[in-house]
Amino acid sequence: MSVDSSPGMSSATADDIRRAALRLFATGGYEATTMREIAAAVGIRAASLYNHFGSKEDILWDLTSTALEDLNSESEASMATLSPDATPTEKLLTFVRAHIAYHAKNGEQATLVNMQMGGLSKSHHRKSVALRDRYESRLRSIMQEGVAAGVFHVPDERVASFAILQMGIAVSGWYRPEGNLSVPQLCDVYEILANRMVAA
Amino acid sequence: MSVDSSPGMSSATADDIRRAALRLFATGGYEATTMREIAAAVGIRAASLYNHFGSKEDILWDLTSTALEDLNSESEASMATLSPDATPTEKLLTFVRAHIAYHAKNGEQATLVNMQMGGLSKSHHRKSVALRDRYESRLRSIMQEGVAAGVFHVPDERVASFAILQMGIAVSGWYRPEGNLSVPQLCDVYEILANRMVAA
DNA sequence: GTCTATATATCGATAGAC
DNA sequence: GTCTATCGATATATAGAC
Repeated sequence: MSVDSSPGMSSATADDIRRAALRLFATGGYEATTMREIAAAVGIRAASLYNHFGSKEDILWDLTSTALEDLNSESEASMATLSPDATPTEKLLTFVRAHIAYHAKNGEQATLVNMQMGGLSKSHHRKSVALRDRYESRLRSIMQEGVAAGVFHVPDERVASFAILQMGIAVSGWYRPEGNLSVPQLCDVYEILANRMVAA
Repeated sequence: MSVDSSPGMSSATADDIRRAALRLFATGGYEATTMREIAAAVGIRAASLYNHFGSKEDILWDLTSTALEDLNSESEASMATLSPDATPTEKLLTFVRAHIAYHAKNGEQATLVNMQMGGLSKSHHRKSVALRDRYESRLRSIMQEGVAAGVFHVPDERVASFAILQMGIAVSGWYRPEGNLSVPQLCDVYEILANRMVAA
């Protein structure tokens, strides 16, 4: 079978399909996007898409799993640069920088994950939720550690974590690289906001 | 014509349809929801829906416009309780309380507005964006006033406004009244977070 | 690996009886 | 105002020639 729907390996056309589908899914929604539209954006016919992906849902799953794995691996790579005795504040700000940078640089992927996961099969949906939970729990742990150490003072750990996560996720909806804020500058802004939120 | 799609007046069945459609649109998405599903949830056949609404998009528009008008009117009503010489901080915290309360109490409506506006016709979409912009600009004005008065110190007015808005919108995605936080308690939490975000 | 042609299903919406 | 029956369009997906 030549349906290389497994994330990781990719022919040239499969990547073209990924790019086109990602844009269409993120802007118009998964259900509202047709295989004919994806094919037209790539310059082939709808039937030819099935040489590269087994189904429309396979494309969505490919894009979603890749996005979530990228998010997790970039976050973990950032955290790995910290020394073992880093303070909760250092951990929080490092997490936030990676969080903001990802959502600024990968707006379409983030939009897909945040709005189109409902199109996944039940099995793929479960796996996606697990990947997302793994990501979010990392911030929760940092928050709990900071509160336990007495350096964070938040009215509610869970709510504060959600608030920090979500204000970053929203970046994917409006940030444009052509604007007057570079990604590092944007990270600086959110570092300040997050730091204030946990410090009395 | 008996298609009472105009928000405001309503027969018993039309409200049943609104409730069912809101739930289905918010949980499964507008495009993925069929007229037959809505009808089944109400206990009638799909064809009978057209005695109450002219089209599927009419239902979405009814729900969306009502949600956005409720959001605006509740926000404006809250702001109207302030004295004319209220400080920027008082204005901000009042806005945030109404913002959080709405998104905690109207999770499905907020989810609809935030994720399903793409299903609207171009004309209805424009009107919805205008209503949403009117709401968001109110916070922007408060933010600018506080910065101009020297009581708010934010690295970026626009980013800070988005961050406050979005951390509140996210409440609609996870808050459940059965949980261990009442709406007033939740508002207290976000009041603190918002206040910290603007104060150095 | 792309194409044309088509199978099969389901969609939103309408017609007309009751 | 609900129903059954159905239209016309379009969706995903497949078959098979090239």
